[in-house]
Amino acid sequence: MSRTAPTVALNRTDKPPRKAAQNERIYEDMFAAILEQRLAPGTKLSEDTLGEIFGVSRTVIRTVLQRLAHERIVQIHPNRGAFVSEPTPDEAHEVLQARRLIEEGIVRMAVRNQTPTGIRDLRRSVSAERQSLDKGNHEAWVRLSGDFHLKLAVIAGNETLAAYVKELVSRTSLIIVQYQKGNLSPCSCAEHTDIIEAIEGGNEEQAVALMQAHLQACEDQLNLSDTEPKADLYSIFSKPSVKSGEVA
Amino acid sequence: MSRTAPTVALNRTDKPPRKAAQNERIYEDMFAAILEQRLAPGTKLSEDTLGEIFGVSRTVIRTVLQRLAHERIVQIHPNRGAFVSEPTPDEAHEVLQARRLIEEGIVRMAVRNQTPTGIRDLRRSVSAERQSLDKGNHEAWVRLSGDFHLKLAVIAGNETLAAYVKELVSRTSLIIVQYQKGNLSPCSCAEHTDIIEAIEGGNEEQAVALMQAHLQACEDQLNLSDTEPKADLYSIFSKPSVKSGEVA
DNA sequence: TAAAAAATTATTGTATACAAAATAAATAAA
DNA sequence: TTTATTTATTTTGTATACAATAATTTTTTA
Repeated sequence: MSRTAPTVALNRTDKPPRKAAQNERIYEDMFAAILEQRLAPGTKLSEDTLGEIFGVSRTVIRTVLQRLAHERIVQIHPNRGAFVSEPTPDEAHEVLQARRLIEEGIVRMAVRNQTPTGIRDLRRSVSAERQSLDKGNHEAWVRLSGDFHLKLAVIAGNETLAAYVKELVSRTSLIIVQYQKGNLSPCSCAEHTDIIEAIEGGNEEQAVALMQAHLQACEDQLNLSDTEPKADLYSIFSKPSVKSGEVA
Repeated sequence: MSRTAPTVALNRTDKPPRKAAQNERIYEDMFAAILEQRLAPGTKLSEDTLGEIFGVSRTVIRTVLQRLAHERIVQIHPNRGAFVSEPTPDEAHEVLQARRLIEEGIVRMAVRNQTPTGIRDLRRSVSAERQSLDKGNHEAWVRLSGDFHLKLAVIAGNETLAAYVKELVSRTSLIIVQYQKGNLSPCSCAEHTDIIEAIEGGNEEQAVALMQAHLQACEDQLNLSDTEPKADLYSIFSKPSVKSGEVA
């Protein structure tokens, strides 16, 4: 029963909450656990196990898993179970392409829609980002790095697009885990700062160009050419039946 | 029990299916029922009732409703139930704005990615659209009109963006139901045809301009200025407590 | 020993039962 | 008659039980 159990502590608050928004809390916890890489891509997410961990029945776990699946962070294989998504190289390219398109629009809208409060919030986000990088807190950095893009989307003032950006940023985190070349990418704080300044200065075209370059740099840092190491090992030793066809 | 029951026939096929992908079928049926306006915005979607109609338990209905809610076609109010979405004017503007942004990108990608088969498929879609319009089959026309944009997104070759377009097209249908000024909008078949020809001719900028104009025209045909008639009636007669605060 | 088949175990899919919340109805007070 | 309050009913939220499917182990056979 505890074979597929992630040994990581998932639930931050163990106090029995007054019923309401229970699944929301569990969703947040699992979302964070995946994005902060405490749950690696490919990990099986057993309903029973998660139910025990969070002290609820499978019913509510199921709801959360379905939500995460719709956001593409989790992949559900019928009759097989839910797994943390393992994005393919194609998917990775798609996500970054979608981000270049949508975030170009976000930047343009942010230039028109900006407020001093919003800009201050962005700067605070970047400084938190730099701090976590200095401390070597990789997990926090990944999260905060995404926060910048989320905040920008909020400033732009279109909730629908902001929701898409949230999804795409999450998926990007998973992609980076799987495909980043070097150990740690050269800090993108400077790029974020440059974007803020272009926006603040009302220089729309420059802000757009900077964002495009930033996202392109992000994709260029990935190693999307060859397949993942696991399958490689098998093909290297020329074993006939590769068993890792779970998440195609 | 049958008070909130939609009297419309929702299930096309009553034969007991061999278990698999049962919720998928129910999802498709409900999706179509909403988009073809057999289920009007604001309609309560009772779990018990739907369960009886489709011959399944609330469990599977719940799954479907949650999926539709994630796609913003249905709105779930905690402890109150699920309702067909009634998009606000703000939301309507957001959706059309998002479409202008995303479908501009779609058009550009479609120009680069086009194939003769794809173009033929598009033309077939438009001709089906025109036929249903000639026949006065409004429901079919709404659906086919959206199909054009969906097919274009598929040609563009980015599944993530295609999924977003699908969502936005669905929401647009709901918006049109609520806010379209005249009874029937001037046929957009011509505009669709023009877009196809610009794409086929490789004229990217023109194709983009046509798409932008098309979507702007769609928004311009809406009456987003004043609130919906229901609330107006109450305010006209200056009754104090308006009870229609369901879907804010 | 190795491969195939059968039986066992575990896990997901679905239905049902019960608890909590919200709505509707009925009664009481102004 | 209208408004408040209480009671009853309906409906959603959650847990649990059972069925169906997939994974694992054991047994059989070559």
